[in-house]
Amino acid sequence: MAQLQLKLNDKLFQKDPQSTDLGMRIVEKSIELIDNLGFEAFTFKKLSIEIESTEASIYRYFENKHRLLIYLISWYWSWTEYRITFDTHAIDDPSAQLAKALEVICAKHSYDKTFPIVDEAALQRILINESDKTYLTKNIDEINKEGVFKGYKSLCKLVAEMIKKINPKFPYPYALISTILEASHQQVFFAHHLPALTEFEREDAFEKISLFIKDLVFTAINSK
Amino acid sequence: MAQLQLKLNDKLFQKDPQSTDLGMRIVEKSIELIDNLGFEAFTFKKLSIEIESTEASIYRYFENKHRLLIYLISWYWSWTEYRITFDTHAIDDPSAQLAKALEVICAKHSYDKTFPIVDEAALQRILINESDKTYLTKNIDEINKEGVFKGYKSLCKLVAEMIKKINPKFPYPYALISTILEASHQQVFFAHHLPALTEFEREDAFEKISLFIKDLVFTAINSK
DNA sequence: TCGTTATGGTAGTATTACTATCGTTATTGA
DNA sequence: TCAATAACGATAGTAATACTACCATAACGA
Repeated sequence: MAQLQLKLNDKLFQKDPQSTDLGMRIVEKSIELIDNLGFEAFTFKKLSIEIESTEASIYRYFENKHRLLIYLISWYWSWTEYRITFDTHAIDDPSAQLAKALEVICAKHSYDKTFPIVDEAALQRILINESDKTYLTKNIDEINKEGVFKGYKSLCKLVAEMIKKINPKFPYPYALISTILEASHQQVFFAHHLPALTEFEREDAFEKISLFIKDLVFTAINSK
Repeated sequence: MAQLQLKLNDKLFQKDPQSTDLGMRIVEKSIELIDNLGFEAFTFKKLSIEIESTEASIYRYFENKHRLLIYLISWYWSWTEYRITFDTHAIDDPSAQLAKALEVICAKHSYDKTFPIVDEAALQRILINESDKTYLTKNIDEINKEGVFKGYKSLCKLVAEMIKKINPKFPYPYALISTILEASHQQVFFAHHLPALTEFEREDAFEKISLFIKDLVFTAINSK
């Protein structure tokens, strides 16, 4: 069976964690730990104990824990883009293509052995709880210049271009897609923790949110 | 001239900062400091120097800096709800009422001496950069039980009920409003820091986002 | 065999987020 | 007027965090 690897931007790490055994343990266990502890309580010290190594060794891969979070979220978005490309390439109708893309974005994931070191279900929980912390930071402009958000931008572009194909006159394809990319996980969070802010319920949140978002996108782009 | 005060939930503080001189200095200067430093670099130590007091004294008002942030953001949402109520009470047509509410939510603010200790422009920047950190925290369920998010929920309800009046058949008024409440500041952030994710530009972001959001909401609720 | 890469081990530092205790001053109400 | 109490300041101390620095060693390929 072919081994797949998502190629990520060099700037996301000091040394590519996909290149060594220790690097892969760092990625694997950091997903588990951040999922369990939350990003704030997660530390390189705790991770070093988990992987039976040292803080110093982890710093050889990631400048700090914030960069590690960016790495994980970037991986998630790249993976999403890969699945959209894969799942839509045989579809000819642009509207059906967009519908499929939105479904991929909103779908609930489970562990998939295609990428053995990544527990996709845990990573999706991290996305829901922590992803906004990647960019809500004082040094955003500095790190953005390094290109660490390329994965997110690229995904946004892919879907926005689908909209342009369906209706070139719609004036805000990028704003609409970035809005719904955020909403797709925010609404899951609200369903779990702030139910007064949403109609969706824990049990069927993912499927219902998918309907809500497809509805929102298609009525918006077909109204102009 | 009448002195106005927004009454906020007791659980937001240890001692009401609006009840003493020191409390008001804490609020006033914390807005300035968080705006300048960002929430991560902001500390009670730095604030205590700014207000010429001590860390211990600040802890008598707020359990920790996260609670202080929640207090400030709650103030913002309560203030928004107050302005919506004020600006829409003379409007009869439900659609015009909703349009006005959305405009209030999306408007850019400047310092308004109605509330002398609050610099609304600075507070809006804090909203844009830091507000999601109020709820993206591991102890969300615990603090939510205390009712610290009542202000946000109340605002969401106010606007969602307007939608119900216009179209009782629309199935997701709360989800739609929580989505656009988030989008209204997220898109400003993107315009400033991640322009690849949006069509809006720094200069006219607020007005254009207002149009985008009104458009999105009205086409959505009129489509069912 | 030599040099490089990968890792481990240890130590140390400034800062943070508190907690605790005590003393002083101002206010209040009996 | 006296006594209690609230409000605040001052100081000290602690465990944890987010690093940085430096040296040792094992493996491996040319």
